[in-house]
Amino acid sequence: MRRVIAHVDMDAFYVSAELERRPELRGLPVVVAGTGPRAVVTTASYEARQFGVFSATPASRARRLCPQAIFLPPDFDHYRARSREVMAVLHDHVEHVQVVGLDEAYLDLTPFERPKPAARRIKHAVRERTGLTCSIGIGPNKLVAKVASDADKPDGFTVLSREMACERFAGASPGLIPGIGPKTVVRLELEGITTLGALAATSDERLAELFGSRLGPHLRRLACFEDERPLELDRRAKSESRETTFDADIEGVAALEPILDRLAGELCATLVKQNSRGRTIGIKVRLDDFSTHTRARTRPEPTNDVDVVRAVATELLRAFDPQRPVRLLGVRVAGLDEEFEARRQLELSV
DNA sequence: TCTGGGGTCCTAGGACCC
DNA sequence: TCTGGGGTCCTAGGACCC
Repeated sequence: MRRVIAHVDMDAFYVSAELERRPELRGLPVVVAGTGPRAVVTTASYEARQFGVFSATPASRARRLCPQAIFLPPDFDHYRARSREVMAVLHDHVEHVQVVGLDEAYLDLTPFERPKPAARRIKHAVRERTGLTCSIGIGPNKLVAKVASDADKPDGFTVLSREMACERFAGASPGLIPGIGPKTVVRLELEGITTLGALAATSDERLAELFGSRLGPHLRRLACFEDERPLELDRRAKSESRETTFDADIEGVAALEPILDRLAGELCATLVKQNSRGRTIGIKVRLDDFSTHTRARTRPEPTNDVDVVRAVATELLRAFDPQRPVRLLGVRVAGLDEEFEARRQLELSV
């Protein structure tokens, strides 16, 4: 089935949402970042990016790189509200929309006789109704659309066929592809594969030896911009978690338990509000050496009872008994969609 | 320069069952 | 005396994404 997919990517979304409330900051380097000593940058304005400040840059480093930048604490309630406005515009124009996070969405433009003008109209409508700009990429699948939307930011509009994408990015690093991360880039480099063109030209047999029978050939297909994934229109969360990184490491289970209680309380309050329950309760512990450890236990029946979640999480923490200072503690409930999935399977079977 | 918070998916190994 | 093969569930770790 020949498809036309668009990827809509809001430009520096959190910063743009802040600038609407603080227009006097337009044109300045603005950084949305947490305030603690271990905070990282959530979003940087394009002015700040010129100083080498990007998402995930430690805030301390960002301050050094760009001391004149305006630092704003994140206000996710505001970003969520603005995101709903943006997504409403998209839904007004297109039947099939896959929302990805607060600032991205895939659109199925296949039904449009003239998809490009339709996408132009959507781009203008987003700006009219929200005051925010986005970049749009159009292609035959999600991968091409996504890479195209990134190719001409901000306020971009890029249309690519699969062949054009292959040609245009043949000399680019494999890390350009979403799904090929830093670890894989290094492993490819060690094999002398430094470009997408080289990856596309590597045999499945060789890649399977290096990366396994599934991931190996998958990497080559990505490099060829082959992607048959459908849009996922009604995704349900499978897990929900709360975690916190301490300003200074904490030692000993006794000092950690009150924090675990608080996290479990916040998590269960959300689950109860959503009326969702899960069977698997887990903890996450990051030590001072940045090693991350998880422990989990699955129960016969799903729960969102704070007493149950607290009790299980505490047991798991006591059993793990970290022997080094702890920098992060988290609680998680998973298997949230099992009841929903079971019902869906049942409906399919009748 | 040390590295957030909230997620998803994959893999590998062990338990257990038929 | 030596040791099947498949399937499912569960745990832990890791890569990756926004």
